[in-house]
Amino acid sequence: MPKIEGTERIDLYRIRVPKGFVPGMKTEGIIFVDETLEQELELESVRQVANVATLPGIVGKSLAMPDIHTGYGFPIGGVAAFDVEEGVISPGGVGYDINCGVRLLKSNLTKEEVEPKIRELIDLLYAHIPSGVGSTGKIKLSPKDEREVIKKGAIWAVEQGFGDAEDLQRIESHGCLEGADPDAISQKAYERGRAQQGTLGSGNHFLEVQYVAEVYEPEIATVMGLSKGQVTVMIHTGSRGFGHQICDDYVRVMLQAAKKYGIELPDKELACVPFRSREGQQYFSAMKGAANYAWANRQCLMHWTREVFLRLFNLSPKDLGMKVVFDVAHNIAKEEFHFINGERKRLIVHRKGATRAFPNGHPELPDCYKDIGQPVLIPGDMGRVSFVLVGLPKAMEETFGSTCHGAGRLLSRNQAIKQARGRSIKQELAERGIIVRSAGKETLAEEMPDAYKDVSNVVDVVHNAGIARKIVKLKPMGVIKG
DNA sequence: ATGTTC
Repeated sequence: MPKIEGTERIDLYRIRVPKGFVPGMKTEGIIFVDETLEQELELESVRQVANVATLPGIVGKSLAMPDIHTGYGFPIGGVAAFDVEEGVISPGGVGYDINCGVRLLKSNLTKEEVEPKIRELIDLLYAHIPSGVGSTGKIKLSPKDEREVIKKGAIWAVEQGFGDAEDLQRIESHGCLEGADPDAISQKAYERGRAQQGTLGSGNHFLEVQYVAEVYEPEIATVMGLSKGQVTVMIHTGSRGFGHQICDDYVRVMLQAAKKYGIELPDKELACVPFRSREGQQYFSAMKGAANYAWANRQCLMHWTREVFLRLFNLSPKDLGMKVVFDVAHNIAKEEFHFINGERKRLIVHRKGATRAFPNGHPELPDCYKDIGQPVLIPGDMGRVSFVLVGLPKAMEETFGSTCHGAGRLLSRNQAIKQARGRSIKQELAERGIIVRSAGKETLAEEMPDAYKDVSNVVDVVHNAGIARKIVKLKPMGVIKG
């Protein structure tokens, strides 16, 4: 019996949301879940998968990854591709935190070398990485800087002395989407973004010191510079209030414009316009600006992380060996080519809480990863584990080169706060050997491990379904939260 | 996620 009436199990790792689940579906939905994760499916998120299938110009199926949960209009964990000529673009298909994403750094340090200093390290990182709701940083963008960040992304940060040109090779899209238009962004977004470059933010954003706990594919891990016992740093943040404001602005624009273009919406939160329309192109070029802002943000935070490590461990940059493994976007829409029934088509692929997972040989991969495929970075919750995977050819066939992005929430923020009442999450994590420093009082409760699905189950589904392959498992040692 | 309800 399916958990959600009307869905059908296809095999061990996929269920179908058939046409007719909601009226007007142009294609079926596919959700990647095994029977365990199926028990955690929310009816509302399944309905969202179905709603997306009603939108004009959808190509292939409306997809969702095993970390699916209910989002704004589109489900989080959703992937939907639209024809650039006949299809739409939707801010809800990207999410409020445009280019929320993850960067992984490797180091030459071992777990044993870092352990005695972990408390000091976390304190120093906390002191040097601005975090928390509304946090502002050490960077104040001038009007000229703002436009440069929007146009250049991580390249801007490198030009300012944050990190090296070498870092850019190992960032999705090299940390810069071309075609960002500073004039498509509101004054209000500029105001919110001005002082937030180089800040972590709050919610599920974090900076975590980890070690490689398990290596599944030693040869591939070696290409990424990863081996057992080695210390890594994972940075999870996005475009802060800047991207949030851009999403807000364009949801409003598109609600009006959708009527004008005669688009029927089963849910207002699916507000969208034709990709080729004026409003569609404006949103896309503003979204690129926010994506670039986020890549600059992760570049700045990485630079300060390096500085803290260099000072505390008194090493030269060469000896520390803190290099980018990769940096991925989890919330973004991209123009990409995909083969549909043997025909090469230009599509606008929306990934919302989903990660690009291109296989080996893909032309968009940097030379260093051409042979192994794109590294996929999957953060778990604070108390458990995170994973590095690589994309596989099957992802190109089934999911427009995409996979999951994280553990996926089990409890809403309010439910989590309620369940954490009377407990000390900080203490519970300390007992598991994880040092936490947090800016916000309630953030730890909202983000406690129990609030999330087990990321290991999520990753096993995409691994077993053959769209991405597990390479290493990472365990947290210490974390700073917003 | 978010100047955590313009």
